[in-house]
Amino acid sequence: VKKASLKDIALKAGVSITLVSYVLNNQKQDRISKVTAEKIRKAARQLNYRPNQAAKSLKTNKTNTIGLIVADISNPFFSCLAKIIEDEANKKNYTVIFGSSHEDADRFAKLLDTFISRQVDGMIIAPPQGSEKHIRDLQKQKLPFVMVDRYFPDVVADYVILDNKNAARTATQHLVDAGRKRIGIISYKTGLQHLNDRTLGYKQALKESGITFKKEWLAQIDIANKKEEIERSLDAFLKLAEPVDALFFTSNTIATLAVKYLNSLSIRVPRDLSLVCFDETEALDLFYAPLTYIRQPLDQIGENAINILMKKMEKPSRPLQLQLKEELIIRKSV
Amino acid sequence: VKKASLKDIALKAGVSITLVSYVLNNQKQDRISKVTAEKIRKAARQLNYRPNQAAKSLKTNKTNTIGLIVADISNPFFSCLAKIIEDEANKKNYTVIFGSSHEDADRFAKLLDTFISRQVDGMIIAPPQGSEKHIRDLQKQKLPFVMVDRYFPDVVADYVILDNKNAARTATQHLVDAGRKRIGIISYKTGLQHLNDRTLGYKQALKESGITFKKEWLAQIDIANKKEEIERSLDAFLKLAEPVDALFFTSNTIATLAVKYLNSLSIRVPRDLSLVCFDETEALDLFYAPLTYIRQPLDQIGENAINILMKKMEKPSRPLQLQLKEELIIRKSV
DNA sequence: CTGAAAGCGCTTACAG
DNA sequence: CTGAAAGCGCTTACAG
Repeated sequence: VKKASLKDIALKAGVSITLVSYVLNNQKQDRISKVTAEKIRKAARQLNYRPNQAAKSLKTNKTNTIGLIVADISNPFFSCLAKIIEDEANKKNYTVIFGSSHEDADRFAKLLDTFISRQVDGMIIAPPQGSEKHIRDLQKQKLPFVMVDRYFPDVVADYVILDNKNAARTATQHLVDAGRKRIGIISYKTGLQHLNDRTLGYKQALKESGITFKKEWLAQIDIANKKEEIERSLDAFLKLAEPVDALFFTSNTIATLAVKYLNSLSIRVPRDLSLVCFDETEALDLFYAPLTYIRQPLDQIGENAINILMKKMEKPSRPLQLQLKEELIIRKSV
Repeated sequence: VKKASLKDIALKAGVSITLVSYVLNNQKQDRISKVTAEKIRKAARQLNYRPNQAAKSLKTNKTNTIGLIVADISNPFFSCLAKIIEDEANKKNYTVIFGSSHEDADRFAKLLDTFISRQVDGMIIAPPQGSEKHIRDLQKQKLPFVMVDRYFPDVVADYVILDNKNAARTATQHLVDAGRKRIGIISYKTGLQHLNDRTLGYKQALKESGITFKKEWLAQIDIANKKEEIERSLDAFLKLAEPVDALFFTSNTIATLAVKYLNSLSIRVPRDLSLVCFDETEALDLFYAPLTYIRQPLDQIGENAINILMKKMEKPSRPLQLQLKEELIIRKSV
């Protein structure tokens, strides 16, 4: 079945295409007779008209589409963010197309290309490690975009992220306040600055509390081999001459794997070991000592990202960089 | 900055637009001279050319886009499905646009309209309760689509779902096999057939085992008020003259809430109560008795949905209806 | 091996 | 209050 076009409606209503376009877009309302307008609307209804967005875009150079690139849509952090972004975008009459980079810079670049071809009006992106170049290319194209969750220290661009350093500092300080003296940290071995900021915040907290950081307290694990490396680091932490008495996990994935292992070792939390982690995860809700964790204000990240993007699409402006505050959710693991 | 068009490339390379189009689309390769082709490719590269998908679509009536409508992208079930669909679609050079219906038929209808306007080539949808009418309208439009997770008994259309009745039967049978005699079930009060099929499967299993179903074993809760109603049903189950000795939860959300409550009542699992639930949830991993559950083959659902859709987009065919088999993951709750 | 031209379905400046 | 016409960036049948 051929879809109805403006022409079909014009023919049926016995008016010009121009008029049909105006009426269906609610333009020039004051100078179109009510009768004609009603006639057009009726014809459109009868023909079950749906505007052809491709034609519209070609003419107006606007698609009312925003592209969203996350690391992995099946990760709750990103799927929750996607939901917020989708809801906000829909309210503003935008549609979202999405893609997962799988933390791979090449796939990321490909997604950027696809989205540009599709003439998205703007993008919200969580760039993977090593994609600075692509971000810079994107800037040259003058296509508005806002980064979320991540940033590159030496790329001046819009972003909305957590103040990761401060969040990690808060988490660590909480362990210090509970009287812990030997605080270990497990984080990823990565070039992503927002993750490394967490280690920096941890070190800062120790320093501020007069605790001398020892390098054997820091485990930087390979993400490709996380389970094994987490277990190995935990073993190492516990076998120290002076074993750690608290641990800070810089991601919920690390926390979940670590807690499972500690559980199997019958380590008592928080008696033997106090724990704090980054990000929520249902996985820890039914653990006997639910983990105290750093909560990221996902809704604020999403809303700010959309709002900044909308403003930039309206009219280019100097980069806005937002670092939001964490919330420490205190439960029973400290 | 104005983006480069075929015309710009043609001008720069000193050839016709026709030739540029052929070369960049790798068409008629045998009758274009290597030299010209290379000249064109070089110009395209220099101008940083990206095809305008809107123009392409307008002309070819194909967008290489598929629409995905789920109930809620932040629900792990759907975000995992979305990931699979996105990956498969990308491989086949399709882009995915998505929307969440929030289980609301009106929002669902609006998303359908948007996607139709955007000329998607096909859709994968998880329709909400009460959307039969919209599905029928969609069929009239001849736009290929495949339903996932849900179906309507009296709508003949393509779908890929779990064989829910059989899955529930398996789950219930497992409890019977463990010697349980009074098996309760908590499910949603809903018009969605795939959920009601789970209750049917439960009843069938009881019947097959010679156990007479009692209506006080069935709790149908209101999704809007689930926490309270789950707790109330559990109280009721336990206060029966002959309390239930096993429970079947027809969703992971129900299971998580129920287990939290049972935990607070110090009910011992599986000693006092054996539990089985539908769908995985990390939330139960660290519970002392991880729940035995029905696993849906998400990857198969996603892959089949895409494959069926691709075939239908190629050429219309009679509806294909796939009911996939569950997997019972046995853990410690029975 | 190459190119001129029509047309996809819209929007909108312009003329009346 | 209404309409004819140009043009957005492509594809492709046709002619040479």
